[in-house]
Amino acid sequence: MASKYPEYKQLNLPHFTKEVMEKWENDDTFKQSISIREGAKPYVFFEGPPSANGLPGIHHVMGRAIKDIFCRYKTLKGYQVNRKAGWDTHGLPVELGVEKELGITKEDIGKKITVEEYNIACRKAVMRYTDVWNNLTKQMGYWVDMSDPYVTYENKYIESVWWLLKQLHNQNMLYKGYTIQPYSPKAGTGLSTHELNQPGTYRDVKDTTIVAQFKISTASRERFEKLATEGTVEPNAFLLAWTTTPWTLPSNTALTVGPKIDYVLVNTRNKYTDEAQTVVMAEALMAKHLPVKKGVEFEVIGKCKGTDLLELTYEQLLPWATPMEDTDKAFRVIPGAFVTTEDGTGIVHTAPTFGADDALVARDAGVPPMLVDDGQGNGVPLVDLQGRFIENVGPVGGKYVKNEYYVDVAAPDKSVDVEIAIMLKEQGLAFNVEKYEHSYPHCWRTDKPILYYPLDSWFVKATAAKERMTALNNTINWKPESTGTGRFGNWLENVNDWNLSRSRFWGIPIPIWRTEDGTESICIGSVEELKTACEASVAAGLMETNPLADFTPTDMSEENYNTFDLHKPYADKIVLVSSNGEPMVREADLIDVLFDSGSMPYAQWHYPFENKEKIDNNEAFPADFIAEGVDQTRGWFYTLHAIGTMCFDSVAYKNVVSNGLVLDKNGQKMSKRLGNAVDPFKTLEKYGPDATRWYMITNAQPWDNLKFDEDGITEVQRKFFGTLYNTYNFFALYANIDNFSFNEELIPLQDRPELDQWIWSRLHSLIANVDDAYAHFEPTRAGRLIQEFTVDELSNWYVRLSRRRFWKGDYNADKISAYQTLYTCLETIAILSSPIAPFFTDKLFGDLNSITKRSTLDSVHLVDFPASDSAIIQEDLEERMSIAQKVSSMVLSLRKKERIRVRQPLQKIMVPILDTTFEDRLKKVEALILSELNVKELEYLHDTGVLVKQIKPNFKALGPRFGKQMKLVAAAVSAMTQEQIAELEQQGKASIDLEGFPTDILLTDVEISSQDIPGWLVASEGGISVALDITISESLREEGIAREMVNRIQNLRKDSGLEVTDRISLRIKRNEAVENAVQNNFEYICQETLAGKLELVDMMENGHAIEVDESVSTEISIETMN
RNA sequence: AGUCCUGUAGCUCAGUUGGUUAGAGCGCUACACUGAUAAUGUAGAGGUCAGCAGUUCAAAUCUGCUCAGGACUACCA
Repeated sequence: MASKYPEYKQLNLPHFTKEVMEKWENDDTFKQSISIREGAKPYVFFEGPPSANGLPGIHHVMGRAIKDIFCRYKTLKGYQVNRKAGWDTHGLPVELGVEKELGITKEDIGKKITVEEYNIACRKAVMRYTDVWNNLTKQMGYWVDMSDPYVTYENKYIESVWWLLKQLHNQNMLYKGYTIQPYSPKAGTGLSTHELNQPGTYRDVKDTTIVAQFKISTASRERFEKLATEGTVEPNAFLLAWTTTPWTLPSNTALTVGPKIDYVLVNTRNKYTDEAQTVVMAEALMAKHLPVKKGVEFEVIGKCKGTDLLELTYEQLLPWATPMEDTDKAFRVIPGAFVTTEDGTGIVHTAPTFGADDALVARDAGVPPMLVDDGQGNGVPLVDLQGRFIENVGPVGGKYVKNEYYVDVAAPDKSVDVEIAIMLKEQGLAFNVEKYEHSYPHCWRTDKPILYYPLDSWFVKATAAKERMTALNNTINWKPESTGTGRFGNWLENVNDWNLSRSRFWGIPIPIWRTEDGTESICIGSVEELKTACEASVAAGLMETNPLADFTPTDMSEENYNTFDLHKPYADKIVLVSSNGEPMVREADLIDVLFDSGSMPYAQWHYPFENKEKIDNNEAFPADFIAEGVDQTRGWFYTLHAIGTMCFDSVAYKNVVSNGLVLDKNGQKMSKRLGNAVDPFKTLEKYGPDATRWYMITNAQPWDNLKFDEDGITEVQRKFFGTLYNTYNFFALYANIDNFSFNEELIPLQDRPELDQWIWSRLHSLIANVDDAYAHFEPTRAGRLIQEFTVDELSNWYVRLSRRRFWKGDYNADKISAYQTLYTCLETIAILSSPIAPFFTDKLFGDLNSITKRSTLDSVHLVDFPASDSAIIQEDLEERMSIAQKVSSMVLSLRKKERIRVRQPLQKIMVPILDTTFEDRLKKVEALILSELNVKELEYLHDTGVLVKQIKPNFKALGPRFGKQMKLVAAAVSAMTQEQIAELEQQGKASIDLEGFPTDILLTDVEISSQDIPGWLVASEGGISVALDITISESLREEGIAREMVNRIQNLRKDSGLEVTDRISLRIKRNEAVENAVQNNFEYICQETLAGKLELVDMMENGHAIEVDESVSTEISIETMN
């Protein structure tokens, strides 16, 4: 006996998954899918490295499904797609995890635990969940090479990163500067955003706030007076600015205004000195500062915009220090977009050394920060790292800026803030002083208020590459486009220099060594270079031994690269020697981990020390495709792009898909805290990866957020996979009976029945559309198209209408055509769907191929993507099948209304024919319609005047022509009589009346459809009408009864457990109602039920009572015949 | 605060270059069908296309504003 297509009792996706997973493992199918394309054009994919110190979530299934889909698709399209896995191993989350685990804080590192021990713990912790991750990768069917991943903490990787940094250094793109960062003077450390976001950091405190008066300088006086159009400026004129941190006033170097904000010049009196003065503030805030209710007297003497105030200069408020550079550019009014009229005066006191915004606007305007010479030529701010004013800053020198910082010594009665307030009041430079409650961040460890303080950092001069980054970005294909042009494009437009420095322990050290005075520095770009530099240092007596003594340059073996460690603390122990013999020590910071991951295109290959050709010859760079969450826009997407642009003058990727978030079914973000996080392993186990992936991909576009609802997976499982599986099972059932194994020649297209030609046509349209969707990175469209085809066209139309062809008759050309057609559809669907649902489709493909051996390859993932043959696509055919579907749907609806079941044959339907094209089309599908509807004949009703027609204006044609008269035209057209419509049809044009003006309209200006056939049961839809003859003659009635009986007999066969092919002997109890029906349809009944013998009997024992309808019932019995 | 995304039926989503009855699936109700049967068909109920204004003969679609949800970035003088 020939082998059979496997048939299944039920659809169990997780079970199939296991089977396929084992097969992949045994055959190493993934490796094959790459090796089979050896020599083919490469398709370059970059894997964004996950951090293995956290557990994967359901959103990782989403992100990785997208990556997997396109890699599999491109493999099917004939490309070789290498996929190297990677791990992101450095960074704050790792360190915080380790700190928590060891029960220590950042301060304890180097004290309670050595840096060395700490880093060993990090190295261990970071790879803790690799097994879990690898398992997820396997369970969800994500194909990526996990055997040789790149790991960012490995020396080779670090060496490549150093090399990249050196390229930037050589281009003068690395510099040391400062940024304003949250800083805790008591802890002596900068605070990360993460630390600032700890609960309890922001607390309400009452601070002394001052609205200070900055006197307009003599030089600007004349210009200022011109703004006072409605009065005279007093001798004392001031700009008002509010501050909650008076201790920063000595560091003021500018005032910032909003260019578009309205300001007023007001004459009033100083509250503390009662002197007459002119002050400037935002008009919107006047009521707040000059409350009329309280009897404050004032007079508005002029109004202006912020732009009018720009470049006015003022006298320094507290002249206790002078900026060491560009003094002449200080104490000016500058513009700032961040200025609002919600608080303060609309004029912002700007101290570039103690405010992040301040530093930015000041830099843009060329205003110097208040940095003074420390005696060695270095600029330092007025406040030191302990939070204390340096000496010689007027009366506040040596004092802490906040009383909270005094620990050993008692705090003075008056804080610096209060002292300054009093001083300003006395000098008539305070407009108002009051206590104000606001929320201010505190150090979560020391409980003391934090300072915003300028801290040294290393920067990449990204601003210098702005133009080039933008230009290159314009060549990248973003999905969705808006992320690229909008979010990413705007980010590039406003790009800031990239702060590389991180004051942590576990990461890649900055490879820069400097002399103490900073006059000489060296950036190390390779281990070899470092080794040579160490040798020089040892020779100069600065180090005793060379820590890289065991390293052999040019030896790329793992052993050689394991003879040292580039991390802290080892890197810090290296002291190099400068050109004049001075020691150079390493800059203390580590680099931003985002630089690690942005370096992966090169570092994953240890470029340029190994695999140089991969990058230089564009074999593995730039990527053709990457995908990651939209949250990586300013993360990985940016760092890849920045490094690619700056080091290689190239894009790092050509196509990028940024996917949205996975939310819970209520649209809430998933979190462990809320307990609404979905366990990916449980989901995959319960529903299988195919249904899970299919659901995620087809439910929403990848870039839209996905509301993850398990019911959706159930639906997909039933709807798509259930239908596909049913269709396969149906095929297998009959193909096994007929031993169909695709041995026959493919029946020529034109010899196949209409229905087969139609589904072939649809299939090839599908191939073209799905190919297009995948090619444009739209997996959602691809999946939906496949699903619609499978469910609506293949299953619910093709198979439904073809059922009889499979079970009736001999193994003839018609039957073979049906098998070939259905087989091809199933096989094609398997291939088209395989990128999204890799397991089930492989099973399906394998089951089909196991009998036919049409493909020599034994996995769907190794074959070629089918080609769409435009010769097979017949639009006219698709059009007429659509007519058949419409007619069928209408007639079924009529039957329903009249309560005539489909099994009751009817005599005829009539369809009005409006044009010959329609008639031709209808004729070709007549047989299909009749059999589907169980009707004997179809009459073509040519226009004889009996039809009632409906006319509708064609707005698209008429609109542009008639414009404003459109409404009139529409009304006139709708009002046309049957005679007028007939005239239009015959003459090709007709005249309508437009408020007395006759106007011609053409046939193309309207849509005419028949609506009614008087005296008949009629349905209309989309311009087609159908009339149904519902008279049931005696013979029709008998036939109907016969059909009902066949149905009952079939049920009985099935209930009795008979095989589809078993022949039976059939007996029916005679009675008046069934006698004629059986006699007159004798052959029919025998054929349908495979009855070799049929008797009408008077008496029956053990018969099964059956009811045909309300009035007809009898008994039947069957037994098997041999 | 800025940038970007989203808002269409109870739920999940379609809706081409603006064109006049806004669609599908699920769910619900009713009826039917039955050798694919944990399937299927037909019908019904269900919409202020988030809101307001504008452009236009015509707006779910284009423009502006507002509201709600989300993401990122920056900050809070």
